[in-house]
Amino acid sequence: MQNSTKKERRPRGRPRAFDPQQAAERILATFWDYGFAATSLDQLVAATGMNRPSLYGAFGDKKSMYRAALAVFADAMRVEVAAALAAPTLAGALQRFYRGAIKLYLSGDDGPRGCLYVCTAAVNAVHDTDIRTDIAGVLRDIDTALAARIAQARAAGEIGAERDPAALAAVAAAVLHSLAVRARAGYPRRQLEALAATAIALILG
Amino acid sequence: MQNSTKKERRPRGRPRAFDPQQAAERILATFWDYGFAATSLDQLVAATGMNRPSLYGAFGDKKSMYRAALAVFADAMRVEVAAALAAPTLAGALQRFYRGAIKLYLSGDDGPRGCLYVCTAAVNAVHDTDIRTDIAGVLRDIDTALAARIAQARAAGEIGAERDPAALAAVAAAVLHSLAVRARAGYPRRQLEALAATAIALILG
DNA sequence: GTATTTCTGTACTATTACGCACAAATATAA
DNA sequence: TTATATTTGTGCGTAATAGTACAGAAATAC
Repeated sequence: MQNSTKKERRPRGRPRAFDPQQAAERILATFWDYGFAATSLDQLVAATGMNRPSLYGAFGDKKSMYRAALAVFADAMRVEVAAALAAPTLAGALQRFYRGAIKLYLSGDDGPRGCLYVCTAAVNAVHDTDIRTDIAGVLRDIDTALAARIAQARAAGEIGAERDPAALAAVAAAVLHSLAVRARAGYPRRQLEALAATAIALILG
Repeated sequence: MQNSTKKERRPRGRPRAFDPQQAAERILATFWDYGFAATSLDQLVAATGMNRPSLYGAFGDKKSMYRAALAVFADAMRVEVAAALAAPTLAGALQRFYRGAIKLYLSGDDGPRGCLYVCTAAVNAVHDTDIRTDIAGVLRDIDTALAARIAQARAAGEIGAERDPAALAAVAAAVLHSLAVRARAGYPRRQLEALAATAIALILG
């Protein structure tokens, strides 16, 4: 496990002229807007300011670059989701959860981008097993995190003991997926917020 | 308005050697699997059995072919949705609605394909205004159809008078969107059916 | 100071993609 | 039978794309 924060001895050759993490974020931003197939390496070169051999040396081929972008997105999302769901009440947790999602999905210089997984990676899921597995993994993580939070709320008496946390979590995640699609389709923020509010009300019962 | 069922006088030149409707369906099948950018014209040529100039003559450029596929998909979906929602009770209507969707989303020779709009067209929504509008139109149609059916159920006393049909419809559609994404991500049928059942229970209250 | 290692940057190659030109083919109209 | 209109099918042409070769640059190791 390499620790990038700890100061390491410099390796032997010429030092890199780019920050790998920042480069990955630029790559993410480009793929997020255009998707895998419609993003050219020239675009990635322009976005990162790197040259092609450096890109290939750092990330491998185009598909590896895409999966690196998926990983960056997923990591950031997991952190945000965990933070949101840590709110004391289930209502507050879901509010923060959806509020953060809507903010993320509406962001983008060229228009709302939705979710990298739902709105762009899904295209490749039919013929690319790796990416399909990546997507399924993230979806399951969200389902699981929500189910755990809802189970916690049920134990705390916030919702009825007869409610099924996993089932409610699937609906909560479904609304998240829909927010991603709707944001990218151009739905106004107000309608996204209304959908989130309805979902919260239904889940709380 | 041209009626393709009514027998028309043949036009003047050499007759077409292909059935435009069938060609559009083949094009749809290809785009559905691979998405817009990753589908090449050679693939469309192979899928339709047509040659390139005939394709261009019939449908225009690649983007027009894609939008034709979107239209075919949307028309078929509207018909199915209307039929499903025509069921006498709201519970039965939603059951048929989701059952049909799951069947559609799990279909595909190379694996489950989800929804053409949600899982493939969404990629292009950021930089292509036409496609973004196409998507938004279909999403709104679904929202509207569901809202009308739920309002009808409310008038019939199937759900409480205090429930908001438009809000419930948005959640019902959200679950549809999620079914599309999850199907394409490889979720098993049983989990899709469970999600649908949970959604129906929540909507009926 | 010299050798070694790694990255940079230019240029290139081989492939693929979209869209179209052009002539042959097949129908109707006169 | 001749003229006209439309489609078919082969084959291009230009452009873009993914990935790499190679020489020069910049660091450490000895």
